[in-house]
Amino acid sequence: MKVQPVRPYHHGNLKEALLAAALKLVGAVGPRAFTLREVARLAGVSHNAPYRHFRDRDDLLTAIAGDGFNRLAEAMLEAAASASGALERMLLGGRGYVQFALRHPAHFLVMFDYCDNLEAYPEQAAAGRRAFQILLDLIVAAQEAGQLPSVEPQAVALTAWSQVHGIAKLAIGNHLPFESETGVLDFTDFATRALAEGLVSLKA
Amino acid sequence: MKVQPVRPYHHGNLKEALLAAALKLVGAVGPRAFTLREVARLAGVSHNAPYRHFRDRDDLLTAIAGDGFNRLAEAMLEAAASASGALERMLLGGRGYVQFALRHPAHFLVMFDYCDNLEAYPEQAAAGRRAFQILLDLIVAAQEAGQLPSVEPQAVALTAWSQVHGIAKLAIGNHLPFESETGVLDFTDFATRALAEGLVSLKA
DNA sequence: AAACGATGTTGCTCTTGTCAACATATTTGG
DNA sequence: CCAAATATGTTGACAAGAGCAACATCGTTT
Repeated sequence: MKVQPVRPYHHGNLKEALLAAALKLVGAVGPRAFTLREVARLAGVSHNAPYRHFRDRDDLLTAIAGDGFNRLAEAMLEAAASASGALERMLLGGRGYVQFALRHPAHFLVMFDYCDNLEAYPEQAAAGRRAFQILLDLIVAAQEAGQLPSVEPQAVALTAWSQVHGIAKLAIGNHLPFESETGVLDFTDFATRALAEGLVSLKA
Repeated sequence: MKVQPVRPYHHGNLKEALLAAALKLVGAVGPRAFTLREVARLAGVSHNAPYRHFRDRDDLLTAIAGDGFNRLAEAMLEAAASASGALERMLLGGRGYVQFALRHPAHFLVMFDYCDNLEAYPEQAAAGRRAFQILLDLIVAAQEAGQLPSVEPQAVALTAWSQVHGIAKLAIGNHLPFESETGVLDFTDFATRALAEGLVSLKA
């Protein structure tokens, strides 16, 4: 009977382990200091093992981005679920967007700033579109409930997205004068409500 | 009489030459591929010459950011100047913000995404605040003209900034479905007008 | 069981950021 | 007006990372 080898030659499911290590690393040191070799170190494998699972550095970063879009979609759905009115649900969806960025800033940076050529990765790009689709659905629901004017939902969604995305980016970059997460989220409520008001007024 | 040395030992005004080369490089290949050594190459000096003028890579990037904030401020002022009404001027200022980002995307990225510790550089941080101040002034003017409600101008300015910043970032990242600069700017008009309407409605 | 492909490893090469030591020009003080 | 101090560039080194190539080991398929 062979004693358990301290470390088997084959890891078993290195890909997932690498992804987990990469998430941890990006969360800890940010996308700037992110290093393929450090990921390998964290996963306890040689510096070249990751290349069997990811073409290159960008490939791994893109995988992180895809994971981030899925989590973002979840966060928005969860946030929206806690309201009853269609308009309130949409506003809370935006709030969830910002909250996700605040709680996973490094992840958010990878998704939008440190991952070129997202279009070249169909699966991850689709994850991004799914997240946007959630916002779009919330808006269409609010329109059907008569709480938002029925102008092109696409334009409305892009406007709302721009608003919360701007808040998220500026907040992460420490450009907003709010100390706490609550401060930023309260501001998000103010901004999104103002925008929603304005969209309603456009109809009139 | 000495023949002109092909290249004098001392460059003359290397600092500005380095900055110009860095701007060109960032504009050409983006902040990702930006390299101190390549900047030195472009300026025709050795790979260590830049260290006499910039402490390190971040120092040079921060200088680019500071330059960018000054140009952004100019662009906003210029854009706003072409309107008469106070509210129109504010809207055009936002339009100028987006237009600047569209025309100098790499610059914009450095300013907001590739330059950590901006607070550690007083001069550049001040340039950033000056650019924000322009927006704030435009808003206060619109408030004094009775075209915007007199709620805290700071909150209004942050809301407007978030809106145009979000549009700029998403547009640069190719996340918006507009082909031309004009398309994005028309959308900017739509979004900022909607937001302004909403802010007016808040008063009522 | 033997061949094969998948998965890891070791060992390179090239590039970059940054430090240290040295060289040259410019300015300044005696 | 010249020597010393200072500013500005240069060469050479080192460590770290990305990615390639050659080799090793494991599981799978004939």
